[in-house]
Amino acid sequence: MKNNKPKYMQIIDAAVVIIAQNGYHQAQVSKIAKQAGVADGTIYLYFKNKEDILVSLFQEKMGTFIEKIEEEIAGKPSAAEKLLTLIEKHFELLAADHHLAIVTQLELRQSNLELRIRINEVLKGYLKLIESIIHTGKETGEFRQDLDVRLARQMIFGSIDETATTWVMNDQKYDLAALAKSVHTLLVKGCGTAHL
Amino acid sequence: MKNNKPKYMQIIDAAVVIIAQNGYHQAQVSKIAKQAGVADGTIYLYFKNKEDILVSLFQEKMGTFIEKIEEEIAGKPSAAEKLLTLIEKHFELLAADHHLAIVTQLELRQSNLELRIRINEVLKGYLKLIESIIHTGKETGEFRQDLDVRLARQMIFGSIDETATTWVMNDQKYDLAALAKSVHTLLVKGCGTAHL
Amino acid sequence: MKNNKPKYMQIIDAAVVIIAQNGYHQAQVSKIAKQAGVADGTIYLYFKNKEDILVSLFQEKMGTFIEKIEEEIAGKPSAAEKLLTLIEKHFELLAADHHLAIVTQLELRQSNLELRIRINEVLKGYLKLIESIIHTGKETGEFRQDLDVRLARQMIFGSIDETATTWVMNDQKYDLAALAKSVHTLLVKGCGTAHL
Amino acid sequence: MKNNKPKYMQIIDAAVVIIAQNGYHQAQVSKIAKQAGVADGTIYLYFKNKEDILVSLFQEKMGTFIEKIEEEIAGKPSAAEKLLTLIEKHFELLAADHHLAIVTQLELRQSNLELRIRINEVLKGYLKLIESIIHTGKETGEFRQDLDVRLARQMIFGSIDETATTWVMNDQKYDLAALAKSVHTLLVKGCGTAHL
DNA sequence: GATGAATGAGTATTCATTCAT
DNA sequence: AATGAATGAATACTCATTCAT
Repeated sequence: MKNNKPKYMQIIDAAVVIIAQNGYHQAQVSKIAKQAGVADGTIYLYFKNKEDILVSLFQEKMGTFIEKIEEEIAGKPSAAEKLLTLIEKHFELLAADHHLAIVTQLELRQSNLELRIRINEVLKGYLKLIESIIHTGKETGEFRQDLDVRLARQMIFGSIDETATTWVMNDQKYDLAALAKSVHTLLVKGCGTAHL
Repeated sequence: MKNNKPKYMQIIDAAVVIIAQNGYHQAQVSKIAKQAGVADGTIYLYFKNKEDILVSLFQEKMGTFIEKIEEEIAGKPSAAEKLLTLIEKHFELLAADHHLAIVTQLELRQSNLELRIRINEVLKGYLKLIESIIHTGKETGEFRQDLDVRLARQMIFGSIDETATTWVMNDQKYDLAALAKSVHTLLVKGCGTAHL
Repeated sequence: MKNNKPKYMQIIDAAVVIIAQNGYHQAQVSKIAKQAGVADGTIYLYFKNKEDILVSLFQEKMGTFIEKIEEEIAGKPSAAEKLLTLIEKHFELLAADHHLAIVTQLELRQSNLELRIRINEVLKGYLKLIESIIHTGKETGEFRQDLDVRLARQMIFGSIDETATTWVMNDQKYDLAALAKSVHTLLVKGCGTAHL
Repeated sequence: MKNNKPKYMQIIDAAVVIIAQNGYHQAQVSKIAKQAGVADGTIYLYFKNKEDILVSLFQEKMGTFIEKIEEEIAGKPSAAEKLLTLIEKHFELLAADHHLAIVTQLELRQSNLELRIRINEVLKGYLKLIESIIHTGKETGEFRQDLDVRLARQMIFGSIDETATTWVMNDQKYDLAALAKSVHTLLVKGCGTAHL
């Protein structure tokens, strides 16, 4: 009967499920508490308020996300391979947790501006990772020397994110991970033919 | 289809101002009515409910948006030039209306899922436009024959959108339109060097 | 069916009844609204918040209270008669409204310090009235020349208030107004015999 | 009757400090426990519930209060001197403990009616003491024979209490004890001149 | 005796929408 | 057409008290 899982993660995992199932605006604290198997008041022993649950959720999940991708990337010799790995892992991790995919791609974006700014703080770690790959590519000569790093980063993140969001909005019907290679090719080569 | 009663656009324009100034969640119907110079109840003579104001807002503004871009594109001979024009116009139109930029890039995304799905319906016209350019490019040989049209469209839209959102979140400090050429080059050539 | 009584006073009167019947801490806004025959939200068209109902209640009732007493006192020639009239009216007005007596003598004193400070602001008008009678008495020679006005005021108000509170705590069992003369004699002559 | 366990008084003294510093409604059990240096649960080994802390606080402090005043009064030959001593001691004891003064004159009065009724039970001992002085005065001929004992008691207690409360609400800025003689004179002689 | 993590009941306030005028 | 007063559903958070250790 005893659940040794620390209540902190228990509540965060419950929040993911409840938000994915009910939507952001129908995810009441009492529902999350019930799903976590604790009393409403217990939530407030671990989180300052409701917003704190959501920011913590994003920090914990995104933190794990970035860590895993960093580990995988470290071993790859070229920027192209690093980028491919990043896209593959990103898609694989989303596909592996359908609830989390809904929460991060759709529901959490309904939060108010203040919360989204705090979420963006967490995202910065991921954007830095993308930028480091771009730098590597410019150093190895794989990428163009005149590449604007910020713009390239926006293209890479925007493309990955749009692809993932479209996939979630289509009810995760198709195999997201299978798209990684094509997205990678697009990002490296662009739409044009090589000789242009 | 467009409602020609003057109060209709009066209310939509008021909504843009109020949402940009107060944020999505602080944009009460009564505030919009006051800004539009009408009584609260009058709103409901022109719109079914609050959501209808927002969807109509997006339809009206995005409709104009697409029309203008379509006109400009029509005259361009190549897919590359069409794409460049689309990016340029997109950035120019956003830069020309600071309020609208805030509303479409930040505030309207906080709306609930149902509303966002209806907004996406409106967006489809724009996405079709992008896809038609991609088709053109494949036909003229400018773009790769094995290009996945949907993925290419997601890359193009995702990159443009991410670039615009980053610009708004940075308080529209720099010249967005000036980035059009670089974004275009990135989308056509990708990050890699030509010979790869 | 139409009730022409302005809702503002309707709500204040409802608050007096509900607080007297249920006690300060059991006087929920929804109960007051129901008693007043309006919707919960209507309360907030007339009052900023719950505290505002209570302060307004005290202002309205105490304002009437002070006005009535001032009118009666104005015609009295001597300080002694003015004081007697003040005590009589004070006791009569409390005895005339059992609900109000409970609310002002018992329930409103449970409010938090901030509210009580605002209530004290209203009370100041009454205390000024008492002080003006004391000044009159010193001028006419009825009262001792070395009388400390503030202390005398504290004795007069303290005695009246303590007498009223004791009466309410004894469930208003006896005739409060009948005590006015004795209280007046006590305040003018003190406990001691005249020759001391 | 007094609980001799050291933690009992430790908790009561902590309650006085916490209530004086934070106000009645911000004096949570957990704050009192922390100030007393015990765990929250330990409170409930010494007190039945929170109300019991407050009633016990009043009993302990008021008990000491009454005892000290009784001792001092016993030696005085006349009712006038007894009354003067009572007022002096009352004011001196309040002035000696600023925290206690705030708690008894302001904060404890915000408690709910039930608690205040229990506090009044404790107060009865003090009121009896005042009545015994009045009886003495009537017997010795110092006080008027037609004095209504209850009314005289209400005047005496009301005046002392109002004077003390006003002093606390003025942040204990002036010397309360210095007012004892004047208050005493007022109570014995009243406001009027001797020959009236 | 002592601890402190866990409990769960209870309520003021906002705002989209209506409808009598 | 236009008004705007009235409606009423819906929800995060606190804190006194308990009880397993």
